[in-house]
Amino acid sequence: MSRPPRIDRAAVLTATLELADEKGLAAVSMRAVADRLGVTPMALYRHVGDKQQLLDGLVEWVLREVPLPDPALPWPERLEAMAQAMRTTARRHPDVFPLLLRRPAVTPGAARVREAVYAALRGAGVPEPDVARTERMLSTFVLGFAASEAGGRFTVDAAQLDADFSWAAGRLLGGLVDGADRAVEAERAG
Amino acid sequence: MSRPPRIDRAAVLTATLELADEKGLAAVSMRAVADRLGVTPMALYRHVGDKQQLLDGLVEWVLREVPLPDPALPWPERLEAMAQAMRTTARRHPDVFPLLLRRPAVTPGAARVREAVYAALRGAGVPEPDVARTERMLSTFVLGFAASEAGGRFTVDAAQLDADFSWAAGRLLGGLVDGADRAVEAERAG
DNA sequence: ACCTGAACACCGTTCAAGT
DNA sequence: ACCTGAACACCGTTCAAGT
Repeated sequence: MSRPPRIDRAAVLTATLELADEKGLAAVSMRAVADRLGVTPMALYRHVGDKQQLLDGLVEWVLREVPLPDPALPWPERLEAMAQAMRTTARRHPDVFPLLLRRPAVTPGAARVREAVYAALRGAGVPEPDVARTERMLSTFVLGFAASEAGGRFTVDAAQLDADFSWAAGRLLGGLVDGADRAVEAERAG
Repeated sequence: MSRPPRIDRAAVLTATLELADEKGLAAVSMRAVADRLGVTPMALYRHVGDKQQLLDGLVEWVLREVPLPDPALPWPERLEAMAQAMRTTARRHPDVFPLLLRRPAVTPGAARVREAVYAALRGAGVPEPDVARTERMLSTFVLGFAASEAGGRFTVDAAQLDADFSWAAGRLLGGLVDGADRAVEAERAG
């Protein structure tokens, strides 16, 4: 007869993420995760495959945690909110975040964020043939920036980094943001 | 009495890089590196400290391998050459390269590349107060792009990626490259 | 269906010892 | 000064067994 499961996939991923945040990625072992859950290491295999799949699942788990902005907001605010959300996620999970750069962006979690960026770029009037490319380069920059920031590569202060980020994002968007800011203000003015 | 060393730091780093390239970063263990050198694992500690320092040294070792362009070349060609060199290095060492995003950019190897970019940006007429920031954002993008490309995050073909890269780099440079290309051609035309 | 126990081939690192 | 051997507390994973 079957008996009720003591752990499930979500519990394993939650425990793994806590461990990675508290003690670093190097401390993430099947045995340490199992310890935290109060089971033997072998109990994990049924739920997450093996260690590589555990790490793959962890990346997806982190990506799903990134909040998406209200689609009713003006597109510059949506882009800004998503970029800041990625930076916040990177700072919250500095050891796990860089793994994002090592996985094909084809998972549901990656597609979820990408589609929201597509919508904002279309709202900005980016021509359809340019939408995918603009998203690829923007997300590459945001991932690289967030990973660098969380990993401690930058040696300037936080205010300088905020200014750098806006400056670079504005350039990648080719002046769209400045134009749109004016458009949004014009709307508000009536 | 002392006896002649059988291995040195360079030999350890070379063996480590070969191992990482052939079998991945997960295969890099003190024991496996020692095996490849024909010594016991404990012999490595004198030369590279411990495993964390071995990995730190490995990143620096890879960075020193990036070729710098002839300073006599026009600046757009120098920037282009350095960017392509970073992509080549990333593809050659896909497992080691992402570690660059997790280390402060204060090592000699990082400074070496940075100074060459500074010189090119000054040659391009970037105002002095903007030079450091432009370099930070450009290198963040190039690192993120190269790591993504080498790590398999992109799912488009190589020609598309080349086009994407030029497009984004041109935008980050704020039209400097297009202007300079014309300037260089005008010079050549006499 | 879900978890355990024992086992195997690995790890990083310390410490005392050899030359 | 440089390397070794033995030892300790870890790894990931398989396999057969228990409920």
